[in-house]
Amino acid sequence: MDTTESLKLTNQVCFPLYALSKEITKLYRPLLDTLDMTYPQYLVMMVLWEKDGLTVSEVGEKLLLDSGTLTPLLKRLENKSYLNRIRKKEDERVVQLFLTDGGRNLQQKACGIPGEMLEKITVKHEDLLQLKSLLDTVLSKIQQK
Amino acid sequence: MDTTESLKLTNQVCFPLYALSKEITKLYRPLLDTLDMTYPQYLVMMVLWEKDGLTVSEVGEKLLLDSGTLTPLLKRLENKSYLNRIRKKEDERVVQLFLTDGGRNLQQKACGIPGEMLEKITVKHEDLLQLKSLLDTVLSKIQQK
DNA sequence: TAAAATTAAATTGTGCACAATGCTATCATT
DNA sequence: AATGATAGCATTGTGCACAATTTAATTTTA
Repeated sequence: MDTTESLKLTNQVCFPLYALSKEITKLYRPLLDTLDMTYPQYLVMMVLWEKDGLTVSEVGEKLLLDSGTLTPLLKRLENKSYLNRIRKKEDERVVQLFLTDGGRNLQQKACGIPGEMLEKITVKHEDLLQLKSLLDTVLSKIQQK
Repeated sequence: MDTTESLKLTNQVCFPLYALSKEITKLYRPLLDTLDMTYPQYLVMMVLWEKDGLTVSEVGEKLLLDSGTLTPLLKRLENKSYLNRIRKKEDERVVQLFLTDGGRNLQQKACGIPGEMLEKITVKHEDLLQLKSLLDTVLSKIQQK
């Protein structure tokens, strides 16, 4: 491919990645609106539903987000009374995140969302699995640097 | 998959999509810094390198971005003297985008970027092609709604 | 143990991203 | 030609995303 061709939008791998990521987030929006959450907030809640009491940096490692993004986002989740931010007694630098009852109850309301998303994305299940597999592969390649 | 399982981060297709999109943008950053551009700005320039004189809405259709995003972004590109925003004589509602000489010259400086990105993403070429193909498929499925 | 280095969050500043709204210019209808 | 509808872009407000810096707590080292 010559250099002019290589700069054409249709030849980019990264553009459909960027575009699809945004479009998927838009598909989530109406579903998450009913829970008064954004997609990044939903990701944080998923992490905490799986393991409560994680620290800010532990959540950041899982979601690849730093404190500059997480601190204000977590404060918004705290304002909605979905979680509490509590400094560790043993190490006052560390902030732990604990779900409230409301935050835990939200999991029941959210459990239909993955299924609803699958209905919206009318793509063959095997294609989705393959897509996930490829995304995970590339992501791990990039991470290991 | 039960409903608890379905809410686990590792079972999501959309999370690696979201995460990889961000990580790829981070890989672009040092390359684009040398051209004083962000990734979304680079996308706009790619579109204009391919066809100069497009309108704001035409660029928005190609990149799936609306005027709320594009207007300030285009003003920043104009401030860098990479393009000019000129209202059409025949229809004053329409703003056309014309590359400056500096904006056009940038294409030469940018032509190495796709290759450099491929070096950074050490993934088999066939996997990248398959990834692009799947992303395009899902994107078009979502678009047609 | 005092000083230096490190660590965890928070803060600051810039730039998307997008829903909702506003503002003109143009077009359609009468 | 006046009225209403539509189209194209700009503006406003909220929420990420992240680099760079700051602050405070802890650990390491001299």
